Amino acid sequence: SSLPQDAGGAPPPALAVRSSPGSRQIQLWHFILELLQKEEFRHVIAWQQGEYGEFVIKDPDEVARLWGRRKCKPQMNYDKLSRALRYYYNKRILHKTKGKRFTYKFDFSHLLLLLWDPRTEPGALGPCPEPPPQRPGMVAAGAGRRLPEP
DNA sequence: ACCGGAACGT
DNA sequence: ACGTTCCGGT
Repeated sequence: SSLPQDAGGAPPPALAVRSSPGSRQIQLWHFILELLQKEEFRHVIAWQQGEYGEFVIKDPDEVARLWGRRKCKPQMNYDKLSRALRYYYNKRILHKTKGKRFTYKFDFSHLLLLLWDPRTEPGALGPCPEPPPQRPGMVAAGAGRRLPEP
């Protein structure tokens, strides 16, 4: 009962990433997981043993190059890529492992909640999002509803 | 290296 | 919205 090459910080198979769902543009966290899934990029980016969800970018220039190729942004570099990663801090998708160089950690619990929330995946329930029926003189109740923030 | 504001593009 | 580009600060 052994999982052959299951590296330490890897997510459960439930989070196996399908490449670009629908026709929407590739997202960075998605792309990162994509690389992490493949052994061929183990020398570029890999899960960190020990901490669950933690990964280390072994070759920042190469990761940036690959990301730039995917997005057709040849001028991409690690400085810019890392800025995009930093935007994930507020969204609680990622955070930095302080002290450890090029090391970040996924927050899978938040990622799962985000994916579960229908508002995150707009096309998930059908190709045509129904416009809310607007009757004259009728105020749309709960128009400005937000997530119940914890 | 790492951070986060600001302006900008899609 | 989700980055990209640029950059002053730690």
